[in-house]
Amino acid sequence: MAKNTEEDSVQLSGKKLKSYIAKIENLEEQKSHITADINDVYGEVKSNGFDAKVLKNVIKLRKLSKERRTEEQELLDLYMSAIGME
Amino acid sequence: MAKNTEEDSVQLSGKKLKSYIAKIENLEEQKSHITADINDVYGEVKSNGFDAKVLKNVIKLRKLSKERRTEEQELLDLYMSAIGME
Amino acid sequence: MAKNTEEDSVQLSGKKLKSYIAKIENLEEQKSHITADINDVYGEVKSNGFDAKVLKNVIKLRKLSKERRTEEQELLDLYMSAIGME
Amino acid sequence: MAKNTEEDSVQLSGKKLKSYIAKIENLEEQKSHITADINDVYGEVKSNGFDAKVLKNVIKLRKLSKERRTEEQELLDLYMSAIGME
DNA sequence: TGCATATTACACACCC
DNA sequence: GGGTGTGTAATATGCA
Repeated sequence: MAKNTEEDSVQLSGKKLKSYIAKIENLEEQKSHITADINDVYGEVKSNGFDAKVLKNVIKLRKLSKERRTEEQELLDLYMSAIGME
Repeated sequence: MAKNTEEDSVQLSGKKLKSYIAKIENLEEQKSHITADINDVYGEVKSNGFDAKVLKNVIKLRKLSKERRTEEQELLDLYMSAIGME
Repeated sequence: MAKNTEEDSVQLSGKKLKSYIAKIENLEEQKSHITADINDVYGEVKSNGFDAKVLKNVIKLRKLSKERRTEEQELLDLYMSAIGME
Repeated sequence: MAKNTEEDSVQLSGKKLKSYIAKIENLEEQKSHITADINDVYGEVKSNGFDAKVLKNVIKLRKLSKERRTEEQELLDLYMSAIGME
């Protein structure tokens, strides 16, 4: 019967969506906790007399360096491939 | 000797900083993984024919509702406390 | 008279805002033209048989290299500063 | 001689590519300057007590209106053309 | 049309 | 507490 099929489909979609929402909200909560943990560490840094802002910049630059290196390698690979040396 | 003391202090600071950097970079890596997981779920959402953008908005609104409810609860607590019913 | 003062103030604000809007819209138009010019060049690149994507990457890499040149120095400075050796 | 022709071709390509790179990098620098100018204006807006975010929205809406009007005009032209009144 | 990227907007945190 | 700057999320654009 068409009606039932349709209802089933709607219910199925609803279940799936609820499942996705649960998954995502769970992951986002974990993410929030980690963010809080990071802030805790920075708090510790400060209370031990270090400059948290400077440390933040150090970490940022280290990250940039890592990313740059990866990116440059990828770009190089791309060139090689582009000129037929893959 | 002042020189040694100073050097020791610098070395100690260096060790502590390295430890902080390691902790924070570790946490940030975990955070990145979770972000990637969230994106994976949204990818799954899309490939199952749902509109990821809409779902994102649903989750955003649910979050706002929760925050709103928390605020209202806090306000209530404040009133309770103000009239000596805490 | 208070009324006049208020009206003058509103009018003045209106004039200023219109002036800001004109400035910004003018600048954004210039920006759009430049973006279009860039796209034109890439079009020319393509129609001359070159791979625009690769060229884009070359330019990106050149930019990265420039940015990266100062980066390691900054990182070093930050480390020095972070351990009190600035 | 084939060899020379090939070398000439490579050199020519190199020259062309360098020229493209110079053009594009020049244009992108101009673009950056304009972006900076726009930000400067928004800074001025703020320091004169206006709400930059609101102004940004105003400009966005004006842009949308213009686009909408352009679309309507194009649609009109299309109709005119369709009924032989171009 | 779906994906990758570039730009833009927003929100949070820090400083004054 | 308000303004600024930074980091992240959303959006728009361009390409395969």
